[in-house]
Amino acid sequence: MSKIKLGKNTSKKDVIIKKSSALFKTKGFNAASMRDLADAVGVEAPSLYNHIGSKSELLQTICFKVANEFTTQLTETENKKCSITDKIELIIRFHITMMLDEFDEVFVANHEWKHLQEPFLSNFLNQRRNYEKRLVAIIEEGIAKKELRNINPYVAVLTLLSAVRGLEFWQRHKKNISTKVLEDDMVTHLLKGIAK
Amino acid sequence: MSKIKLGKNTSKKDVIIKKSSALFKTKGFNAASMRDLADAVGVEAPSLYNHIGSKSELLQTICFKVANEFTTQLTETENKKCSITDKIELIIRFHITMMLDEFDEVFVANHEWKHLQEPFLSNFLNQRRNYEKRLVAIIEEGIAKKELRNINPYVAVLTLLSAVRGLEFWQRHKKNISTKVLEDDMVTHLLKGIAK
DNA sequence: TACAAAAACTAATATGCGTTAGTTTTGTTA
DNA sequence: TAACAAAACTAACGCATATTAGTTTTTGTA
Repeated sequence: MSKIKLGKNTSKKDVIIKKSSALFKTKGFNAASMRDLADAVGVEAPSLYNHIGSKSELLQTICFKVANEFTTQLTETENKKCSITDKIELIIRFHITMMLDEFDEVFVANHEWKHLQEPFLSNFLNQRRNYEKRLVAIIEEGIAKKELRNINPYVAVLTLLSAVRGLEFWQRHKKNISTKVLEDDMVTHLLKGIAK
Repeated sequence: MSKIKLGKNTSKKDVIIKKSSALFKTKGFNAASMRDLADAVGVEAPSLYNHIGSKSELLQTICFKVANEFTTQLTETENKKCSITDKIELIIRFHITMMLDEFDEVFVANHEWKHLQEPFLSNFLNQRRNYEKRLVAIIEEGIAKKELRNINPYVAVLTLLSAVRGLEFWQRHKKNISTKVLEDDMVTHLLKGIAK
């Protein structure tokens, strides 16, 4: 039997992963049961195991897919020949795009990673730590080149990452403000502040 | 029997709440079992029910204690006679203090509220929405008085709240940077930006 | 149309959960 | 020291969970 289903190049496994992302986001990994997931997919719970190995495996797939996308983009940005300020803007905008386009998956990676089993848990945390270190290096270069204020680079990275992460609360206001305003205002706030 | 135990004005119920905060933070509400909690307290699981009503009640206690503290402080700040910029700085510093002093409780209120049962869930969300609206009002006043840049006030509130919330990741770097540097640099970043 | 693989189904298992019931121990006070 | 209440204990219940085993249905292909 062909692995291509639904005429859309999406296998049933892909559907299960997508549905589980939404479910893990809404109810949390532990509270979301395989029966919930089966209902969402339109199948009995045991049938899921024809396509996936386990519930844990679903979480692993989601978390590492997201982690890899962020890592890949960071490498690209590091290799660009542009100012540090421009690099930071690129990174902020990429985070915003990811939050808006792959919301469920990013949310799960941000909130449910603690339910990963070893060795995946350690792997994931290492990857994230590494990502932050590379961001700190960029900020440090910006300070050295006098492009940026002389503030603690760890604090700056923390502030930047936390701020874009906060977009998970965005859905509430989605209707009133365009993505462009959101992106531009947040970039302005984080680069230039709010005080005149 | 007296309700005052341990010679420190802390009842056994207080101990249970404190331990459950730490446990809910580390393992998540669902993954933390009453048997885990009993172990932490040094007692068998059913004995907990001599002091508390249910597991849900513990989560309610934690979430609303935190929510009330934030609401109280905001009211105080609103009534202060000072510039909008100063008010925002006060709020940022209060959030930072709460994150550092009552980390477990704030973390649980931020992450595990979704496991509250009705009507507590709706109550909690209303209280949080109200808090955000009042922050938006402060930012709007600052823009009207030309104290602040003309950026979307919702975006500004989102950025501010998310940034301070990100302090939950702070523990990792605690040793290297003092609280004072942390507070000052984050206030600077959020008010004046990082770009020179 | 017949075959074979894929994927659905039903039934069942073992485990862990929050919680209750009933009993015993502990500690305070008259 | 007797009495009483608080708080510990053991045992157990009912329920939900992820997952497996075994079987039947569906589906694509020769």
